[in-house]
Amino acid sequence: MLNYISDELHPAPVNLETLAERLKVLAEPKRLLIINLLIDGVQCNCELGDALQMAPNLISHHLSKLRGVGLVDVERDAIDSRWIYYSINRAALDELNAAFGAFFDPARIQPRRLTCGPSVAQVSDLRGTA
Amino acid sequence: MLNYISDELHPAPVNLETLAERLKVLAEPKRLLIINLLIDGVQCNCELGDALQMAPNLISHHLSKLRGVGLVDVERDAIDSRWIYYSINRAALDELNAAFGAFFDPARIQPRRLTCGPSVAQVSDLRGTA
DNA sequence: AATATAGTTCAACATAAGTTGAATTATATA
DNA sequence: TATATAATTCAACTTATGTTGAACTATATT
Repeated sequence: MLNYISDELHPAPVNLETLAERLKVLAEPKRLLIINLLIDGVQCNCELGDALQMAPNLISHHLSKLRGVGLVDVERDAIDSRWIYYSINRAALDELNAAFGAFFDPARIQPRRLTCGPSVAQVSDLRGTA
Repeated sequence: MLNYISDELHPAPVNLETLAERLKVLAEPKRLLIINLLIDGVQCNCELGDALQMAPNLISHHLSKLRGVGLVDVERDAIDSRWIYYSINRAALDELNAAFGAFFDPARIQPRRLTCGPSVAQVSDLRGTA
């Protein structure tokens, strides 16, 4: 097994397994569509079903995935607890943006390191390096 | 089929299918590890193999996926074209950050819209709305 | 010209995940 | 108490994808 967390030579600013797990949940068109609706204030499950035109169990499945990474919260209706409202967890969204931005930050890009290959061999020859 | 691109009632700031496709490529621990090395200047394929301890065909497979979304460029060695150098496409990385930030922007979060459910019915009753 | 090397492509496999329909749970209403 | 409703859970299916080993391509070296 590879150690994704701490590559001593090239440490990552975030845990790559955790980031991959979260991105995997987000990497689904219908889940992005659900997120878009939740962000837009469409949080009643009945209206989600209307807007998405998807089977209720499928919506439930995708919402479960989103809840699994903490991005979505659930709340039952105060009058009739059969109804459920979903909402975006603001803190989780902030953290997601922070992690994504930290890892994919363009400022992190370093120039090419030449430690092997023919170019290095040639330079070594010129310098007389072993 | 659902129309992910333009939901007239709740338009998304980016194309959700395109975003999902890109996130899908990123949502893989080993590919994140490869990206991390490329960002850190480790671009010679020989050194990638050493650092990742993965089979060369598997590295090639993952790099192919990353190239597919334009995030990684390829360049052959000037002296010995058998060697290949991979690098992060800065413009693609910028665009990725822009798209991600636009869609997952916390400032987009709207308050709950109540257009259905028991709470709405109660309010309608109090107001005498049909 | 023959051999070695860097890297990719191909085919087969195993696993994971989205989709579907039926069954189940929990709450509210008649 | 029995029925209806909102939502979830379950099981089966299909598809997609990471992994592996072998075959292949292209370039460089002897």
